[in-house]
Amino acid sequence: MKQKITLKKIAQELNVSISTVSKALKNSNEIGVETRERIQAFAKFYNYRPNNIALSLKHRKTKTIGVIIPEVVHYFFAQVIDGIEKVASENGYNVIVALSNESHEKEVINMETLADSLIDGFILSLSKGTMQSQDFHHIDEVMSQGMPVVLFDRIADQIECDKVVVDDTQGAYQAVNHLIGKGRKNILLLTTQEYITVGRLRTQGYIKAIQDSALVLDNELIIKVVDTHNSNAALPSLEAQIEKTISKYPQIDAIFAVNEIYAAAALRVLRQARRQVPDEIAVVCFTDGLISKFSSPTLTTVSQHSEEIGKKAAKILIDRLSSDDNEAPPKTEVIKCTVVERESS
Amino acid sequence: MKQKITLKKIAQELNVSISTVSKALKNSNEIGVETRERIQAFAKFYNYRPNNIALSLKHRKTKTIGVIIPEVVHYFFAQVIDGIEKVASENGYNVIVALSNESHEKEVINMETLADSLIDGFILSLSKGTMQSQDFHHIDEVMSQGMPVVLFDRIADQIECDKVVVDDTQGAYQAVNHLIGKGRKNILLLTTQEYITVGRLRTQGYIKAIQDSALVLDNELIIKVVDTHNSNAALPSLEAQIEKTISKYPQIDAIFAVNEIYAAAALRVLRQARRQVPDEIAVVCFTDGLISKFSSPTLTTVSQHSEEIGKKAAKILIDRLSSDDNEAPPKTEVIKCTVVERESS
DNA sequence: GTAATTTACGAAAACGTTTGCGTGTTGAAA
DNA sequence: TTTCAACACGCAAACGTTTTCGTAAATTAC
Repeated sequence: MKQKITLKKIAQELNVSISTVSKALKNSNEIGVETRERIQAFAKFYNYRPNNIALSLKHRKTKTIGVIIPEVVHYFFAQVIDGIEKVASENGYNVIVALSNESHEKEVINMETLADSLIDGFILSLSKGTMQSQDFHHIDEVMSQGMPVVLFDRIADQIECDKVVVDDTQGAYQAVNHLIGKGRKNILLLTTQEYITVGRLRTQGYIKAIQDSALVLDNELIIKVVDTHNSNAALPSLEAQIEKTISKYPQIDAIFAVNEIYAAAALRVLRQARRQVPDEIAVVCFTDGLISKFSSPTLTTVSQHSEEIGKKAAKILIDRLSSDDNEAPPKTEVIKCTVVERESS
Repeated sequence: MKQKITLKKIAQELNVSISTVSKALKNSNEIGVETRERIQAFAKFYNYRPNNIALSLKHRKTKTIGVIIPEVVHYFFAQVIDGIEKVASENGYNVIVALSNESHEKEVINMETLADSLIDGFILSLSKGTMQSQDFHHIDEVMSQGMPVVLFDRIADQIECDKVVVDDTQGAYQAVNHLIGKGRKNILLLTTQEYITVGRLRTQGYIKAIQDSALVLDNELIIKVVDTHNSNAALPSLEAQIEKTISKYPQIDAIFAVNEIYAAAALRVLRQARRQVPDEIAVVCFTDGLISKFSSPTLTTVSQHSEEIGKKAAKILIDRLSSDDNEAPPKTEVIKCTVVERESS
């Protein structure tokens, strides 16, 4: 097992001092050409690579970004990571990922561990637990230590930091408008409970679109899915609810779901009820993910440009890390959604 | 901005030496009870937390695992990460994720960066680029420096290290057998090019299942999809190929796809051709992901227990990291697949 | 009252770097 | 010959820890 070579070892072998080696490898002309070349050749031969930990300690920065998300097994988050990683690696940063699994406690622990000098800054999306408890101590704590934080998607207004958000309201508005434009008059909304920010905002977009049109808002056409932490368990009950609603209100000619899963559920119910999509009922949903692309019929969706979100977040963080005036006011970047039209509408 | 508190600062404030502080915080009884309590109280008040970088430098280990995968935007890999992260965090390890984007060069660079003392060990799945070039220098390099490596899914026999593999052949065998058991006689195979290990192995399972049965192998019923690095581009051509084949061979009564995407493509073609699934043609595919769960009809799949793979890989790596005899022979763990039966068969 | 032991702490090296400054040697200018 | 730069290199501090060893002072033993 060949041991890692260090400056010290090179120095010993070559009978020079450590600082000479260090300078020689940096091509400092403080060191004579001959010695310089000798050292460089030796280092190259033994494939010397500086120890990052030592460098981090020295420079008080680690060149790595900490990302905390509720879960990776989620197309949206995976795409965001993808975006973050791209920008990060372009700028010589590493990415360390921690998962909160929607738990506030896990989120806090992760932040604390990473904050112990492992990373230079955070990019995170709040867990459901944190959203519910409204407890942001952990975030204030790291920020007060001068560690920059960028929040994306699931954010909180109380936290004063850079943010990258999706314009959920506008996205939903556009989607519903798209349906209205197609002549749909009775649009069923499948949404989440209020405390899920994105669900709430998308609901607002739905409401606004209805109100801005000639249609009237009917609360009976809004289904708020109860959120169990195990999403599989919620599905059958959701399907039953959809089934009940569409048979009770036969005038429904479109469905807008705030996420793909709900839309997929709707699709199943409609297939079983032998209702044609999109002829009888159109379906549109939020999140342009795998399910929408590969379902039959393919789903018209609202794309949030997730990778873009990741890129933006990383860029903002890195900019802040490399700027000296760290007192620049926090900014909020809004990513506009676009409707991706497919077969279901 | 409140600065991070260090041992040195505590020592200065309290007029004791750094070592005294260090020992006091470790509750060493080398330090008098009174001083100890004074120091602990002070540290607690200022929320002292040791600097991980300094600890890493001291102990020559970082308590973090490097994971390099081709892409996160992939249900399988995301689930593996999930598994890795669970086991890692249970054992006090952090996870740092790097993406190769299927490129050999990126994989090499990532390995080199992470190997520069940022991590204690690797878990990785080879990129397509590496599989094609069969160039494993980078892996041998880190292993020769005594850094343990665990390979999963996309592996290479030439590399002597711990491995966690899916029994692709057995999985495919089971899936095809499942179809045969349902009375299907002419099974179309949608697979990849030879150099993709998983595709090759799954093809072998298909062949073996056919041969072990009363059926005869027909090479005309094997479609090897040309792999473009942009999978979207390959789809239309694939669909056209499927369409041609099923109309040329009307006796086809089942399709086995080596991944979900191919199966989804098949489903589309069948819908357009108005062929009933599963009545006329059954469809089964590898990888139990989102698409299969939410397509209509839902797809019967071969589950590879991806999260289990991640957990196993992490466990093996951590075991090796915490054992002193680092010369234990490499072992290969085989995860059996199981068929998840759904509507499509 | 002296010697041995314990108690309670500090000094310093080590992990692997970077970097400002000090210094001995050389060659050239005066 | 003396004086001074320029050159080429080494010393040492610093980043924040842990840990071994040394040592005063206090306590105990005889």
